[in-house]
Amino acid sequence: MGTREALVDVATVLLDEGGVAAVTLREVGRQVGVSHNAPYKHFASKELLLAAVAAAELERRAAELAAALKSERSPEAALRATLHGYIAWALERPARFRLVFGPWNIQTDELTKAAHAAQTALVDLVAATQAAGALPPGDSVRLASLLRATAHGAAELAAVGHLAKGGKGNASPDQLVDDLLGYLRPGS
Amino acid sequence: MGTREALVDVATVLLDEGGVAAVTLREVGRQVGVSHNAPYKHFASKELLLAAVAAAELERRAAELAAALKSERSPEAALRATLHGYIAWALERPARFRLVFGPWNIQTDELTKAAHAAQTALVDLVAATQAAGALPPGDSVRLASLLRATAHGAAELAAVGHLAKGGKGNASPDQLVDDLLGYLRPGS
DNA sequence: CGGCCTAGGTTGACATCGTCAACCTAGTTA
DNA sequence: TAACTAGGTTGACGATGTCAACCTAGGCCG
Repeated sequence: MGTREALVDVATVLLDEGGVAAVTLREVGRQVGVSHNAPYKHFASKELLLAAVAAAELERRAAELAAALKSERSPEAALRATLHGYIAWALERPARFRLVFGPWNIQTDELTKAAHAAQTALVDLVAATQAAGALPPGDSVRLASLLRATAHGAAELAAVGHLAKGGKGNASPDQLVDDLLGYLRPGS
Repeated sequence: MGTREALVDVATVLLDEGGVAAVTLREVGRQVGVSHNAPYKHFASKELLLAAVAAAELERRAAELAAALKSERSPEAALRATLHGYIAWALERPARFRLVFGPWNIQTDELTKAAHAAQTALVDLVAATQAAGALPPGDSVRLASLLRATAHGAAELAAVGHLAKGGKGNASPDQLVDDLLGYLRPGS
């Protein structure tokens, strides 16, 4: 239970509560029970602390995803669950979601590696679904990018409230993803 | 040429240069040639200044969009151009894009009105494209949301660099949108 | 064993930032 | 003419990120 992990944990809680602006090095130190400036013994800057928070979140998500995949029957169901999980993540932890896809001035190995792993896992899932005939043939990477882009955009627009609300045109991000999967199913 | 407009303009430039963090009320005042605190005579808080910047950007985009629509031949071409324009905006002015879709704690009429107008314009365009037979029938609002979500997500992932890079799987956000339009065209 | 290095922590200081309060001034309005 | 207001100024305050200097316990090497 090192101080470093405690700092990351406290920073994550503060992030959830008040967004990136609420994460202050001094408050993090205070809640961990050390002086202001103690965080500098573990992170050279605030941005690096935030990068550690983002990396931890990505690793957590990758673990959840791997666990979910094991309990799914068909590749198609697994793909759908993955995309829905992505959206649920964005809506339940918007601050973390925003942080992960925020504007990074730095480049930590942890972050790029975690992002690449997530991408690869999704591509494999798409390829399996294609093989099962539930998605059109073609470049799996490109198709995976399309699915991810839609899930990402739907989640973010929903989180900001820019998605059509009320009335019969009501569209939840989950529905949009399902619509897309429906359009993509060969032989509509 | 009121001071208020000058403040918004300077804030926009600073935003482009260094992101939201670079927009400081004092620096804005400095560059306009007034004291720190002069901005408070026009905006009650930094967030309201940023909201004005976002609203101005949305109005500018709406005007461009309206102009582009007039010069397009088919609804389908206009729709494609609109989506590509959306992506180009996100890639050329990422800070403004991020600001507009950022986490707002306030609610200005300007912002919600501008956002609603953009949504309506896109829905009309989608309906026209459906009537022309280049998109499947069904709820236009929902289909418009799907297209917008994909464009939004593709743009943001590309801006952050999370889109598959290099190799044959290379997918630009424009290509992803075109892929989607292709999948959606009835009678593939 | 004694000296040294280092990881991790502390206190203090500094510039900058958002914001509040008090004051001032030119122009408009009653 | 007197009062009011819009817009501007200076000065202050607390919070924050960051730098510098100092301290200290534990491990390592001579």
